[in-house]
Amino acid sequence: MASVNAPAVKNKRDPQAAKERILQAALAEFSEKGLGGARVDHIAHRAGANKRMLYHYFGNKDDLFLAVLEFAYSEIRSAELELNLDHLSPEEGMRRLVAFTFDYFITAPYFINLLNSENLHRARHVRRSQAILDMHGPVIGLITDVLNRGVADGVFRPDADPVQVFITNASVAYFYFSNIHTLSTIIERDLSSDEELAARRAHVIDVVMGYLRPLDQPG
Amino acid sequence: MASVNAPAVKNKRDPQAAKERILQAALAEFSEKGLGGARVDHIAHRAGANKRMLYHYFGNKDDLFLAVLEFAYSEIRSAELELNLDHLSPEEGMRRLVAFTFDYFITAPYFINLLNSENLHRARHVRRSQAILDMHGPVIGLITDVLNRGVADGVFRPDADPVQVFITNASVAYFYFSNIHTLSTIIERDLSSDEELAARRAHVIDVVMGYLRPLDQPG
DNA sequence: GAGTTAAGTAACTAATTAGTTACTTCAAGG
DNA sequence: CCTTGAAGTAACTAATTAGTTACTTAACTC
Repeated sequence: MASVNAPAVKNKRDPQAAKERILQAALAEFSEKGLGGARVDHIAHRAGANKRMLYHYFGNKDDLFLAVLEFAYSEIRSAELELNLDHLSPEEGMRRLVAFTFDYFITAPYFINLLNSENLHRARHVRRSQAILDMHGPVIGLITDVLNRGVADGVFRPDADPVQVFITNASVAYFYFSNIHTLSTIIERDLSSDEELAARRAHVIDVVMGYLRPLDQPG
Repeated sequence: MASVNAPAVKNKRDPQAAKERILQAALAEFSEKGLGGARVDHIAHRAGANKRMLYHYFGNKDDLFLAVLEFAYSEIRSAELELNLDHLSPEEGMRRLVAFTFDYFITAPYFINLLNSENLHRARHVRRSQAILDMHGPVIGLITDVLNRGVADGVFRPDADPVQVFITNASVAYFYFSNIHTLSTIIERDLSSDEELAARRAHVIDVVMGYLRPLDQPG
């Protein structure tokens, strides 16, 4: 019953799987060490693959980093597409979105360090990726819809710019996680504890919802 | 009239100045390339100094990085001390603080990349620096005072945690600048333009002030 | 102004790095 | 069953790296 397309169980070689292992090993290495600190040899070793294969599948270190970035962006994008805020009230939809963003950085902790590395390099990989450029915008579209509905219902202030709200929504969660080590050290509290995470999660929802309250009405 | 303490004008050697030049060169190099990407030789060259001097004054690359971090933290702290929000209304004080934080990242663009590097390394330098630990907290004290006055005056909501407000205040400005390259690329707008900066500056003030409005009163 | 100490230089080293070369092994189609 | 091309290996290379050594030069003190 071995499938025609799928490799037989006893196949010693599985190029697809090898390529995937290299990508995942690169994701881990790049997010732990940054682009500059990552070592090609370590990636190959973590993948249980020969370094030659890495160059065979991905070209060079920079192209591999770009492949990792494309994977990371596509992951968060497909998660966002599952949100489906249309059938919720504007307020419930916005709460859902803010909570999702916060939770996503816990689900995919590699994401922040990859973006930090990419920004250190002035987005030179993202800029040459049509794939990533093509997957932009769906969240902003999502936010625009929710904001418009909220304004129409009179439950959101009318002067909120969707792009600013998008950036602010990302900010309040992203910074907490990206700077969690220096913040924990300086304020002498372990911000990765369950209690602190829950408190921050509640706070970021309060901030966005508090800001969006209409200017001339009680909240 | 040459001073006893200050070096004579014709002094070929000026150790203080050499040390300072190395520190500033290191600041530039570390913030542009990150800790892993920075090159000791480049730092020495940028400082117009011999590499040996760098090791003589600072020990090694990590100690030099820590010295740069201590300098960066002391700079922002002394700028904060000049804020003097006491004589302002709570609302004006908070606006002033949020605007200051936003502007500071423009004044000291190196600060963000240094912190990102330090967080990539899990705050291992900051953690061993008593100097940095000692300079913590003044901002949080500042925020606590302003919040308390605002709650007493009935112009701020009573449930805002000063530490969360501190983190949120940093977040909304920090993330904008730390991710300015990927954000600009993905949303296809140059976020470093004067207009975008002004728009973001106004927005972050709106967010914090909007959030802080009392729950049961118009804003 | 002699002697001591700190400032400064240049050339070196030992380890590490991204990327390559020359080769072997496997699997599948005719 | 054998040929062909892709998958995979190991050892190499040329460049770069943080840190050191052995030395020279300037400045300050007594």
